[in-house]
Amino acid sequence: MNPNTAVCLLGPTATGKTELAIALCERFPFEIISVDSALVYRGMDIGTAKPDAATLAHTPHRLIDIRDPEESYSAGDFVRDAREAIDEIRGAGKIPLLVGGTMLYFRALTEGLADLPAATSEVREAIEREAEAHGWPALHEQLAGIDPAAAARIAPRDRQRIQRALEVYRTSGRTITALQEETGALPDATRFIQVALNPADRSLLHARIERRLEHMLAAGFVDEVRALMARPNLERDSPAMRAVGYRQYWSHLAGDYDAGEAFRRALYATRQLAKRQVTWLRKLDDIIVVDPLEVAGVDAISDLIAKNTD
RNA sequence: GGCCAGGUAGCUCAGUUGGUAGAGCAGCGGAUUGAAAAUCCGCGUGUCGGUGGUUCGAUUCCGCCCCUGGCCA
Repeated sequence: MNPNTAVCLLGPTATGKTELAIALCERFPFEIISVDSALVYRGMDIGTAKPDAATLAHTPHRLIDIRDPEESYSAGDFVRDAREAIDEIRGAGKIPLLVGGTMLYFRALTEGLADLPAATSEVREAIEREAEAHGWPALHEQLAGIDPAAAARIAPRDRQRIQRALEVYRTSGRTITALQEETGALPDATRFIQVALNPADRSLLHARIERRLEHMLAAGFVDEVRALMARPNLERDSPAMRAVGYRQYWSHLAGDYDAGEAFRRALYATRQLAKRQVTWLRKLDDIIVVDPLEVAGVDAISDLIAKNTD
């Protein structure tokens, strides 16, 4: 296998990526790097379907449990951490197996990120206060005066992107559009073999998602959320608490609605996440698509990987 | 059995002074450059319970029937 190769296993939530990745590690000299914005958090185990401690001890995963839930983690952090992990794995004579469903992280790694300033909580909070006072469309207008190109491609109610564009301008004095054009995006020299687990039948995936949520609840997910709520510096709108399931059960435990409603909302949020992940997959080129709910089988995937890695 | 209230999208409902109907949620499609499990954008998918009548025209008005809930027997 080419030493510059890295194999990627991508796909929507609840398709069995982790299980398959672990099986592949038995057949190839792989070491897993998690590509997942929620698995980075310690103490968020059940609701993220994180592999258990015994599994992690037997088959190590990079980039799991590397942050406390009070902290934030970003695509930029991921690119830096993943590149470092890739180097280390290669240094040990192994091949990186990138596994996950956070497609922005994956794209940032393979296509590069522009050299933009990182977020700062002070600037974000200042923008947040302005939005509360005047509304996001007003800030969108403000952005139009600073960076018309960015305003044109960002919707007037897309608070996250309006905030980011303004934040980049306020912290660097340059517009996000100019910085993105200027720095371009340097692709990684790695040759990525991409395998997508994408079920042809969405309703089967929905059934799996529901079953998995039931199992999470039986495994004590509500207690896990309760424990997170008890952490003094963790809040309902902390980045980690935006994760699917955590957000809905936090609201339930805070008294917003009953357990049945929390279950339904968590279910809907997970399905919607899976749909967005599929949307990313559909536009990736050079990707081997496998239906994990039909053929799959470790043998079939192994053959595919062997065939494509020379 | 009688009276009352309902029966409209997958769900919860609005509405049509008679011209075949629209919201929220769900679902589906798309966007995606340091919070991405985030944040947005777009799309209505329907024997308007059934049947007969009145009418140029009925989901709407009238009769009968069916179903659901409540009250009275």
